[in-house]
Amino acid sequence: MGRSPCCDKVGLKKGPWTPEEDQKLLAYIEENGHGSWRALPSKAGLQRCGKSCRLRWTNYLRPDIKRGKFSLQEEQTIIQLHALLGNRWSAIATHLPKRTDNEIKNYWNTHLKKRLAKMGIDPVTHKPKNDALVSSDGQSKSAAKLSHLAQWESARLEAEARLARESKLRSQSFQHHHSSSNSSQVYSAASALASTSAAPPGLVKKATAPLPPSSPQSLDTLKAWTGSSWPSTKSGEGSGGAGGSANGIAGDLESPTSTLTFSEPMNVLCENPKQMIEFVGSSGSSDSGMIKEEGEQEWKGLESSITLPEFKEGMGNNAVSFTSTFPEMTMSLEGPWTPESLRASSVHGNVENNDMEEGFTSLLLNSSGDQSLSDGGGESDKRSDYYEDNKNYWNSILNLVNSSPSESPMF
DNA sequence: AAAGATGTCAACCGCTAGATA
DNA sequence: GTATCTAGCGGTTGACATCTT
Repeated sequence: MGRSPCCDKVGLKKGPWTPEEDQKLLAYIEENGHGSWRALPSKAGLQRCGKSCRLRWTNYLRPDIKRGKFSLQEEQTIIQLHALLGNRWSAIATHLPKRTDNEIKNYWNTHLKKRLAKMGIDPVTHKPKNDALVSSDGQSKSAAKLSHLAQWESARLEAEARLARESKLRSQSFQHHHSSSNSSQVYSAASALASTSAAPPGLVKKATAPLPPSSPQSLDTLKAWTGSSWPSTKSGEGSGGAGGSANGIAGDLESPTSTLTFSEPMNVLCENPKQMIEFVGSSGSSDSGMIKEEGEQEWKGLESSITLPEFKEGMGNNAVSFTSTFPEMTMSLEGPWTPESLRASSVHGNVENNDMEEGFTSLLLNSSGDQSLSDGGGESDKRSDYYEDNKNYWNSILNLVNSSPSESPMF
């Protein structure tokens, strides 16, 4: 496009910010807001480019930033979300209130990534590096499917996030135009998924027209997706890369972060859609999409039913009714989503939380070194331990995602 | 105590998407 | 339809701090 970088202008300062500069920027924004970043430096009397100012503000000066050591909870969240979302730091950051994407990225690169690598776990795939060794027994396939399910959750998560944003915007414009309206509408996450699939990315920024309350078509789409040949995805695509991925599922029906790879083509695996994931939904009042996994030997006894959140919008308050059912796990949450309530539901709820807490991630977090995969027991024990842990790991991730705050700074 | 190695993290760079003229 | 502007994202760099020898 032939645009010169904004910092190319001579006379603009680079490098570390001085306290004086911070003070100027802070004072200006507190008084005037940031408005246009490009125009800000001259108005604020700073010899910096707008981009530099924006970065300084968002990563350091913003008042709602928490600095300092990451808590165990935060570490766990990062690892789990990274397993789901890859290097999409801004998306991960939306689940860690008061942490910036830059900070999370740095923490991942300097701490967590190394810890995983040290344990022989590939920080990109979150699988042991010798995973190929066990591919013949079918267990890795199970893990991969589990992974894919989680990636589906990633898509849902994004749809959910978009929906929350839309919801907020709608409620704002609603308040604008109908200052006292108590109408409420119920939207299914599945219809959100479909709407985001149909709409160009970023449309939500200016979403003014209300979506239809339900979209049976969306469920057809989902069924079509699961039933027809799955678009194959390049392996490693989920690990980020410059740009592009940030917009996730919008625009088409491609699984945004899927790195699922089998030796068989996906359309073979999908011959019987029921063996994969079946989306059952109704266009009735509940309007919930349901993910069901059947016919999995390794999942014996595991009837997983994730009831996607129903977004009940009304009175400008994002009231959400939410249920999720895992084996030995039921959780429900009614009312506005707040970090506290989510945490409470995640930790206290009706969840048999021990399994979650003792999952793979906890192994990482509690690991004092290299013992987890190298100590004691034979190879097969280690493998079965891994898959047991891995199951918990992904369950834990799903749990986390299901309790993900839609009310994050980003929205 | 000094030198080199390693770790940390703020800031920069380049790219992209969306908006606008 | 094209060019440009703007904001945001993820990868990378480099200065500084800390650790090790």
